[in-house]
Amino acid sequence: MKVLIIEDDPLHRSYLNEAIRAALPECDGVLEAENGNAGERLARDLKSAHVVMDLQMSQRNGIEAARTIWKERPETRILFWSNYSDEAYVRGVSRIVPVGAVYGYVLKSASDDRLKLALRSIFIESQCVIDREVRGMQQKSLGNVNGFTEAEYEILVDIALGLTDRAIAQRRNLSVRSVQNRLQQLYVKLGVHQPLGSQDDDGRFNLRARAVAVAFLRKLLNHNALERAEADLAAWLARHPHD
Amino acid sequence: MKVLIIEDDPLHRSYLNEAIRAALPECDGVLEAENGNAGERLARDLKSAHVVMDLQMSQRNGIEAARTIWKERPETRILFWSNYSDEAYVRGVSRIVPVGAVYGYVLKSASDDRLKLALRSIFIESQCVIDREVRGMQQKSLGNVNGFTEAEYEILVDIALGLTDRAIAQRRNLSVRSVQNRLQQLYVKLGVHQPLGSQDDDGRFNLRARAVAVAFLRKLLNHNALERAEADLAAWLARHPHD
DNA sequence: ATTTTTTCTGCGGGATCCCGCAGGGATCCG
DNA sequence: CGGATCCCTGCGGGATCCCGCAGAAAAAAT
Repeated sequence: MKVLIIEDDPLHRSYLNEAIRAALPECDGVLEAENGNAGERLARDLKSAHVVMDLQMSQRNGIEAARTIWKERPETRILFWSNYSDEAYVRGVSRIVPVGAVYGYVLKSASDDRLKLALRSIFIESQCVIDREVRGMQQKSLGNVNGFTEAEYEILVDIALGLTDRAIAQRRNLSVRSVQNRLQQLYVKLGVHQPLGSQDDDGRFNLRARAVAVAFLRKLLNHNALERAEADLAAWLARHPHD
Repeated sequence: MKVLIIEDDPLHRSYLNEAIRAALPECDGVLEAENGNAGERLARDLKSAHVVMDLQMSQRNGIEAARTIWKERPETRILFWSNYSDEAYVRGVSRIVPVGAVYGYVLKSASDDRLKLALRSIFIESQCVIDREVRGMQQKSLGNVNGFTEAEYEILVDIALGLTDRAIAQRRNLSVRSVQNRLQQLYVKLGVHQPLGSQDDDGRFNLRARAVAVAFLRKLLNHNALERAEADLAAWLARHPHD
């Protein structure tokens, strides 16, 4: 059994390496890659079925790497080892995990033991392990108690990218009015109130821009998610030259 | 001589600790704090004049901690040791460094030797050390070759927060039209083109929202900067109930 | 001091956004 | 089948945004 590490921080990389050797004595080889691209390549060449990776790396972020790895070999087991439990990350991961796949998500702030336990659970016992904190996010985002529908999240991303109502309508195959309906739902859920024709309330906020701001502040969005969305958008724009 | 470490990642903390002891044999004590709040308190209690800190910590971010530390004792020497060279961070730091203060900014990706050299330069030789990469950002941001004026950056932050033209005008003591002028400058510099009344060009982008998006993608803004700006905004809103 | 450059300001109009009102279609009950 | 609930859609209007035109004020250059 070989384990592939994909992590750009050398310190964390060597720490992981040690932890893996300690937790998995049956492991007979640990490989390291320092960014998503190299990681994908190694995973492909070596057909490694056990991966531990960081999200947010400079070259190619973890989610994209995981997606291509899983696309090529869905039975690969991946442990995500990340600094943050941003909803954007959690949602990004759970969006790409294949049905029935074994994976894990533990925070870097977790203890030594938790990490090692997770390693054994995933790679030996074939059991998913998701950090308590992360699971909290997951539930909040899937169940919609104070969470967001897929549709709402989608439109949030679209306005964060700077798209027009009309452009969103085209892209999502909706009428302009429907897009606006969804936007209003979003505004309500984000607690962004109307700056309408009245001086009793604020009138200080541009709802659209404000929504994006609070989404960022609440970590519904982050740089990584934006980058992915931007790439998707670019691809879509290429397919749809312009009306 | 005592050195204070403010860093939330235990791995990096202990690495720093070792590096400091190795690089500064004349140092007779290394203290550690795992977030900005604790760091400020320790700095105050111990009157420590030598600090190494991370930016982006969960409890209280590095820039705010540095600001209060420098406010209380401007001669304190601070080495910022950060993962990123985002323009938002660089600008944030250079905005708060007192005149004549000795400080440094090195990336975590730098080599062992570079870190140790920086430690000696700052704490012993009283010489500022800024990583090459970071200095690049600094010049790009201060000199305005493809860089942004203070005014432009300011208005960028304001729209990122979701403020209305009118609100920005009030806050910055300008007419609405002037705000719009600055916005147009900003759009040009960000390479955001007009979706004007024509179908020859895009018409797909809401300039205001798009500007924020590309600012994030280019790391002119980041979560940290937004949080600081939001706090400032809240304070201002409190002072100006509503017209 | 005069010219040049930059920035601020008002006016106006077209495009976009925000959203209440209302009808149509889909699904899920009883 | 009638009713309830949901989402999609068009219409319309007030508010906001984007920006060209152009004069006034301020700053910089000569």
